[in-house]
Amino acid sequence: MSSAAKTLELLAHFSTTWPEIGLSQLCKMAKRDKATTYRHLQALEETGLIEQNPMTKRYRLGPAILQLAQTREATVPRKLGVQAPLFELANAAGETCHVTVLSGTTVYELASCDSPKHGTRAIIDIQTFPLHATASGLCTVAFGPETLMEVALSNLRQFTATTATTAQDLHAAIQTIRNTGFGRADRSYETEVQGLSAPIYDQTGHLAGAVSVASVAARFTPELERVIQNELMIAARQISKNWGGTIPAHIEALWAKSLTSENVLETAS
Amino acid sequence: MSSAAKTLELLAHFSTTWPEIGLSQLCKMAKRDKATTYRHLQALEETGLIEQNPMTKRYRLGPAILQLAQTREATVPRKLGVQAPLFELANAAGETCHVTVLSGTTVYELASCDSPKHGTRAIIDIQTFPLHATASGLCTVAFGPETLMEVALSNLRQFTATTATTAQDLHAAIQTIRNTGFGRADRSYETEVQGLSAPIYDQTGHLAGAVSVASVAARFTPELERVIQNELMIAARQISKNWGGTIPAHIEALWAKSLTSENVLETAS
DNA sequence: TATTATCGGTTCATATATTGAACCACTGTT
DNA sequence: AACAGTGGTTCAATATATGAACCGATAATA
Repeated sequence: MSSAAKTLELLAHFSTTWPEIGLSQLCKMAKRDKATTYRHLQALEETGLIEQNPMTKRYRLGPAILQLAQTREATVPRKLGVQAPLFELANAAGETCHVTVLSGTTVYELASCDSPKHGTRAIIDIQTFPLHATASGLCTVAFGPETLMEVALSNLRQFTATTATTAQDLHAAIQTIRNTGFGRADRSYETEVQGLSAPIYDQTGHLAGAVSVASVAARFTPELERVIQNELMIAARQISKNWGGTIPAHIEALWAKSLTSENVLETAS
Repeated sequence: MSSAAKTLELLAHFSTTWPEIGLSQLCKMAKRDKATTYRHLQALEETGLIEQNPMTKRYRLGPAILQLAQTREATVPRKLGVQAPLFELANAAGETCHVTVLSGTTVYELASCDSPKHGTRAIIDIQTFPLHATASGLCTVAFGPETLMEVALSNLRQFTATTATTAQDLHAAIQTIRNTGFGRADRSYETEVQGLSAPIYDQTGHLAGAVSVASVAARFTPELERVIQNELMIAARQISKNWGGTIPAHIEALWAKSLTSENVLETAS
């Protein structure tokens, strides 16, 4: 691994729950040497990506980040056009919602929105979503570039009892998603969370991300699932439109079929 | 220079005016080898700091930037509490305004605001402000940490006929600022721009940044200068308050004296 | 249609920059 | 006063970065 990559990895340790990190602490987290970590931090500081809190001597993210973010959003306006549909979705579904974007072979969280409906909420405090264990990740693998499957297979870490840990399991899960048009994760990342997800497209015509609902598993019912799927379709269409794309016909067809067959199922049961 | 630092420097080449850069182009800009640059770009891409536009094969800033920015603003809320005073300032002064922050020994732009009053506006399209040539930079050197003077002296690049290019010139400019409490740059960065600036403080009690007005030099008059200085004081006080700090008494004293003596001058002339 | 000039990406011998155990100075605690 | 934490520094050992030359593809030029 290049020293540049090691340096950049340090940035990922800063989060809203861990906003300031001291040198020694960061060494433990990153499992790296102190001298090395110190030099890496200096490189990051020179560029303004981090800065040292003059009071605590601990390190935190720096002001250069904000400029880069401004440029990024001016270049590829993603957050713009996500807020409104996401808010609608959170209210309609009554659950916590996320939008994720695919960059390379990684699924990043772009935005999230809580619903005030219930006291208990699903809180997902991660920055990159595992491809094989989350609804967003699985949805992205199912409808994104072919190579993602290999990447997903190369890291089948087990999070819960229902996490897909074999190639068979994963292929089965993906196949279901390709048949229904909705990403789905049944407590496979956190034991109390049931995820549902729909793909988002941009002007390239390729999958650009996913919009997801993380339900508290205890209150997940077939009726709620239908409501959520309906709202996910609306949100996915709107966000795709705002990103300059449209939902491909074959996905729309899957959704139409999926909802009909569930109607049948529901009626039958 | 460490390879990590070289890698990070590549990020600075992306801006709203240059949002997407190809490999060869970036090599020219950064004056570096193609193979090296390519590897550096790959390291940045692995971390999500940049991504490759699948259509053009060119590189652009990536989605990880947005998360980091969210964390940064949650950690150190700087943009929050700048917008309103900056907007007020731009309207009152009728000129383009900026807020800059000091991080380490570098002055970064945090936010800017145009006034719709005039058709011609000062447009400063840079991300880091030269310490010796801009009102923000000079103001930061004058009231920031002592070490900044050395850094400023080590890079006295000439931008215009009035740029301070000798230690003497710079010391004189800084001395004036320390006497008046206002940063000042008389066409020393761009020939048509006259800069005025006031320091901002945060909860540490040290200088945290500066707020500046970039006037079109042709319409700069002593009367306008007084108006702007007045508005700068208001903005600097408000932003300092929003950042958890206050303007130190000795700065307030300078401002009081400065405005009085200018009154005299104005009356005399 | 052949030629040339780009582009993004890759190779491999060379040589330079990275690494980490041990160390220092300082601060607050026991 | 001994100890356990910090953040920061040193230097020999060595793992890593480097860049000229190369490749295949695309696009403009003659």
